[in-house]
Amino acid sequence: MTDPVERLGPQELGTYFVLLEALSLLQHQVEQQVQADGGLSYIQFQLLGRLVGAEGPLTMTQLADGVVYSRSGLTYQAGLLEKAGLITRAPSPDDERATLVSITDAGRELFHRVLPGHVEVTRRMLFDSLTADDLDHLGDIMTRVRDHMRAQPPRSAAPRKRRPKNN
Amino acid sequence: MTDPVERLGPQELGTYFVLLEALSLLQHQVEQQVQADGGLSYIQFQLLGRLVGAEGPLTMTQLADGVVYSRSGLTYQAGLLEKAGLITRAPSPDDERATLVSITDAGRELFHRVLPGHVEVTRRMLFDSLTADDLDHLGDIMTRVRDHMRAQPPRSAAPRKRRPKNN
DNA sequence: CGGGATTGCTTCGAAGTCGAAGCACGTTGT
DNA sequence: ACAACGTGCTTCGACTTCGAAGCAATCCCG
Repeated sequence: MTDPVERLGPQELGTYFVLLEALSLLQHQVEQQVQADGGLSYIQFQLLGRLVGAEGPLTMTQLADGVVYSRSGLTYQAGLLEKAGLITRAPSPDDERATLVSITDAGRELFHRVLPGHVEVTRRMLFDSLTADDLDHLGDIMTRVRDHMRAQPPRSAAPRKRRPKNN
Repeated sequence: MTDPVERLGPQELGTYFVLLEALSLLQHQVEQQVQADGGLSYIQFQLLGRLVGAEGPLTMTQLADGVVYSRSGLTYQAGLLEKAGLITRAPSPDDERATLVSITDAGRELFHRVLPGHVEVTRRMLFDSLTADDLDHLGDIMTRVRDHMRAQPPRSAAPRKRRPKNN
């Protein structure tokens, strides 16, 4: 592809573009599957997965920390999940402000019904074209990238800090 | 208690999750920068970039092919870009159905004003934590993944999906 | 040629998303 | 104890997104 972009970044931009393109395709496929098998958006699936993985109930804030998602959007999605009987919300006994979110049996059941297809799709889409060495390297790379990004303060500093840190 | 997660393999699942998480973070940062520097959504930036890279005008369909995006959404975004004077739309002389989209000088100028910051952000977010070998391997891996996904049968042929609801 | 299927795009309505503002509880300082 | 501020979540309004339906031009095939 003759791209004037190429002048500003050599191999890096190519990698970047193909990375984003691949991600878009993967996300799209995953979204389709999760919707078809469980009537869930991917966000909802992620939220259920997070609750399944957690020991007990989580606050809204803890829930949002795992998914890159706005607070108001989380409220909306939690409302949908609650109405569908997949989670429950109750005020925390320790802190009346906080809302504790718990997964119901139905939610757990649905998650485990959707997961196999999810795994199947990701394997077919992603892992079938990877060798064990690729997988190893990819995991290593992305872990470092993730940590690096998490450490980077955004250009516009955090709109709202969630913990009193030393600053 | 057969755990379907175990069948995929903990390493694969972990890689998958960290991949999605990292790319979510990257996308979020990129979105911020493009918005801050040019008042554009990432979709709009992509569309301009595609038009800049093209030799001449593109049809709406050609434009949509590069970006994973719905047709109606593209119509909407093209409307915004046109109203902002960044592109123009005109019926094709060859095919009266088709709409030819061209980038204006203002659009080209804006794109090139935003691009350096874009490159800078992606470099800082993504490539600073990668070695040359990482970059090489990552590009190779994702190219294969992308091609693999592109080759997969489209979602029109859904083999055996349980229907969540009657539609 | 002519009629139906196909293609390219837009319109429309429902739903999702986000940031800002609002509400309620908690914490701190006096 | 009270006021003032901070924190956790929800509500609100504006905007975006998507699929389905609609419209018009083109293609296909007799």
